[in-house]
Amino acid sequence: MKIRTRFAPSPTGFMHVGNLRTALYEFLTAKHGGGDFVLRIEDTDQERYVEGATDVIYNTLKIAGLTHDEGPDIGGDFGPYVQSERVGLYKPYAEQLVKEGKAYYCFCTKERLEKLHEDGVIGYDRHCRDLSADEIQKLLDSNTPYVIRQKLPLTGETTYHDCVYGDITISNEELDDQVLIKADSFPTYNFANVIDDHTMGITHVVRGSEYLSSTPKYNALYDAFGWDIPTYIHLPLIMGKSVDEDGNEVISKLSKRHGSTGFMDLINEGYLPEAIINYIALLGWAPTTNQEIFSMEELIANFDINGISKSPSVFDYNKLEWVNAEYIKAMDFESFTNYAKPYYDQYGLTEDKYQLLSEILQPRITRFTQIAEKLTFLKEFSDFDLSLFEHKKSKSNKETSIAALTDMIPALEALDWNSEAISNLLTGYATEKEIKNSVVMWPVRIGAAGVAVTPGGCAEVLILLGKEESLKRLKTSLDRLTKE
RNA sequence: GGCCCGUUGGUCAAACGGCUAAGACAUCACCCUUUCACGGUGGAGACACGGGUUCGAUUCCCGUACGGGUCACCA
Repeated sequence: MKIRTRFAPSPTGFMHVGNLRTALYEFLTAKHGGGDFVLRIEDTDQERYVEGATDVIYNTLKIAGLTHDEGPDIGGDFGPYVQSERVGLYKPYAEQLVKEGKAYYCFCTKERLEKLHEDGVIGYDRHCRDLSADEIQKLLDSNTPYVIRQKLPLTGETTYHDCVYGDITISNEELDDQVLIKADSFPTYNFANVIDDHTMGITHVVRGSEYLSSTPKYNALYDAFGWDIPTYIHLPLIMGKSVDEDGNEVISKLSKRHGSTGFMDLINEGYLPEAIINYIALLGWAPTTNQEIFSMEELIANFDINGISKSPSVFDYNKLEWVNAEYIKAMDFESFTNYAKPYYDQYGLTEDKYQLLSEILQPRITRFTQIAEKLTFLKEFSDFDLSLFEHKKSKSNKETSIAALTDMIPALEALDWNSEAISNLLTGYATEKEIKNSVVMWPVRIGAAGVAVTPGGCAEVLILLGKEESLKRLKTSLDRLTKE
């Protein structure tokens, strides 16, 4: 049988990485087996409706590379794929169960249920479970509002199988007579979910482990209708690390207080979609080899339910950062430059410098957004601390710097401005004076950049600044050094 | 609180009764080097605890502790 999985988000306008990972595993489960991945929008809660929220879902899936085979936007044989367009579909199923004696009308008011809870009753007391036909008819005739509840077994126990967690058994006494149809005649989420999954032919239900304890209720519905129970794949949760008021580190379910946990947030911070997907694929799943970098094709080929872990995992920005850097380093010149171009433009850098820029930046950044900070020295040149000229490892101090700058400025001035010429001049000078290269490289780089850390070495810095600006800065620096 | 699930280094994790318990990120040291990166080499660092079962337990069973989830006319 062809595998069919589904991603069924509520349109909240925000795609959490936890949801995205669920979608990814659903996608991979289907694709690994050559199956279909279905998108269904669960928007039965009108109160929570957010404008444009479904577009966020489409965009996220598109950027993430999780292309669905059926969905509201592209159609399919099992539509409609938006729950609000299916509302009329659910109640007949519930009525059918009532007729068969597997469900019943419940006329209890919310007030009565609240009172029950106040009195310490857990769940529903099944007050309406055994009303007589007369009583029911009377209440119906008087238009008393009602919900439809399913009759669940009072004794015994239920066992089901999950591909990740194994066999799970629970006592039937734990099961409440669940509401199927609400007083407003809308289906409850659980009910709609089962009806939709079945009528859409979903074979593998992949979802977060928070559904582990309600799964027996879902199964009770499949059983009541005589439908096949789908294969269950429950996923461990993703956790975040944060610090509480007392300064203690706490680990809890990933949420906004852990920083950027929305897919789009991460994109805006400069993480590549492929890197995010790659990273979260490895959060809760491990391949059989030590491979860490996976393309989507490789994920599809290697994904295996057996590799899914049971225990929750902590979202680690460090590792995401590393994965992102791996993707950046693997880019060819063209694509790297494409991503970097907006930042180059920001600094007024012309195309003739792209080659050099990309070369020196590519191994140095872990996110594209870092380019700006790496290049600030091009725009800013202030009265930096002259102690920067002192550097033991480069055997440099203010005296050696004055000497080097004094000799090098006029020599540079006479130079044809290219990387090779600059390097030759500086190393040649070092050889001639029998000093280490760094004794001349260090002061020239510092004198021109005005900061200790620069992307690239002395020659690169000078090229990026250009001849005029470089010499201007070097003279200023020498001036300040000698005056001191 | 009841029920369910989980527990290998700081983090992600491999191992599905038999080893000196992989690997990756982070961290530290050294090398490379024209600063910083990149790259290379190496170091430190883990089976929550207590009972069983077994010739032998990280692995199986039972408790304890800790963590998480769930108990709606919400999704």
